[in-house]
Amino acid sequence: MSVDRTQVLRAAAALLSRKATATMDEVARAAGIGRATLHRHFAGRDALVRALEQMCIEEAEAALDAARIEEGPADEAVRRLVTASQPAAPLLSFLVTENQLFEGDGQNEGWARLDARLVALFRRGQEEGTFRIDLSPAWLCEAFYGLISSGAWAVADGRVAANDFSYMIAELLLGGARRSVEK
Amino acid sequence: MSVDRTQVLRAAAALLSRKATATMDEVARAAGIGRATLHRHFAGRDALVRALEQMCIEEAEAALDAARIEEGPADEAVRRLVTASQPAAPLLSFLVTENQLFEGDGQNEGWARLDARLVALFRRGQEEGTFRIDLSPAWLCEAFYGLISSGAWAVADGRVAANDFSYMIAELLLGGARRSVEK
DNA sequence: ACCAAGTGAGACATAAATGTCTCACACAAG
DNA sequence: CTTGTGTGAGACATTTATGTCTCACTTGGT
Repeated sequence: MSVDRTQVLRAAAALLSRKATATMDEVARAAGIGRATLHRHFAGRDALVRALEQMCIEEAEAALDAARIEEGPADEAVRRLVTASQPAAPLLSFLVTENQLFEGDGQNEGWARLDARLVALFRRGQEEGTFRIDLSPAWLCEAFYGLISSGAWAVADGRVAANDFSYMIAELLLGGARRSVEK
Repeated sequence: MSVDRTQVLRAAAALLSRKATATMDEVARAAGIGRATLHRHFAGRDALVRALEQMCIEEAEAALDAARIEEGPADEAVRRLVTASQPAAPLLSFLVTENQLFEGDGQNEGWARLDARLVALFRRGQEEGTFRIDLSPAWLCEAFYGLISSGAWAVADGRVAANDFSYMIAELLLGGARRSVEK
C-alpha cells in the first residue's frame, strides 16, 4: 500500500537520466504512482532532485565503504569499487550530467567528499606504482564517473549485458582498449 | 550584426549540457542574444534541439573524415579521432545524454551512421590485433562517447587543461590507468 | 546621408506544468 | 465488521514557459 520511496527515486533517476525535461506527471507514471502521491512525498521538482542527490551520495559512499578502497592494490580496489557501484549507476548517470550549474545554495558537500575519496584512491595507486602518473587523479576520477554513466546507459539500452557491466568498465578503465603484451 | 548561428548553437549546447531544463530565455542570454532573436532562428525548443543534433552529427562526421580513421593502425586512428572531435565535444556531451527516449518520430539516422563507422573502427582494431577482443566494439563506442563527454565537461569546469584534452582521453581509452611494463 | 535588414526589449496571449484540494476507494490493523 | 491510513483520479487556481507581435535602435551597405 505504502509507496516505496527508494523505488520511486530509482524510477525517477532512470527516467530523468534520459529525459531530463520529463514532467512530474511523467515521473509519477514511470514510478507507477499517481502525481498526487509523488507530490505528497516530494514537495516539488527541486525536492525530488535533492532527494535523488542525497540518495546517490549515500549509495556511492556505501559503495566506497563496501569496496574497502583503502585496502590492497589500487587496481583491485578500483575493480571492487566498480562492482559495488553498479546499483547506484543509473542514479549517478543522472546526477553527473544534471549539474544544475551549482546555482543558488551551492552543491551538496557530499560530492566533494566523494571526489576526495576517489581522488585519494587514484593518487595512492600512482604512489604505489600501480597507476600511471601522466593521467591526473582528477581526470581519472572524472573518467570513472563517465564510464559508470556510459555503462549504466549501455546496460539500460540493451547494448551491454548487465553481467558484463563491471568487467567492461573496470577493464577499460584499468587496462584500456589496446592489447598489451603482458596480458 | 547578424547572429552567428553556429556560435549560438555552441552556447546553447554548453548551457544545456549542464542544465537540461534551461529556459529558452536562459539559452538566449547564454548566447548573448535576445529571446526574440533566438526565436527567429529556431521556431522552438524542439527545433533548437534538432538543429543541435544536426550540427553535432555533421561535426562528428567531419571529425571522422578528417581523422581518416580507415588509414593506418587503429590506435593511431583513434588518437587522431579524439583530437579531431574536440571542437564537437561540448555538443556531443549534451546530445549523448539528451536521448529524449527516442519518442515521436524516431531519432536521426545520422546517429546510426556515426555508430556504424565508430564500431567499424574498433572492430578493425580487433581484427588487426591492435585492440583486445574481450571488450565489445559497441562498448568501446559507448565508452568513447562517454569519455569525450567527461573530457568536455572537465575542461569546461577547469579540472583539465584544454590542451590536455586529447592526450587524457586517448591515453585512457587506449592504454587505461594501469601502468604497464611495455611503456 | 540614406536605406534596408536584423536586432533587443518589452507587452501580450496562449499553452503547459505545477502545486493544492477533494473525494471515493483499497487495504491493513484492530 | 469497523476504523484509519494512504492512495489514485481528477478538478482547480496559480505559476511559469512559450510563441507572437510591435517598435525603437543599431549596423552595414549603397
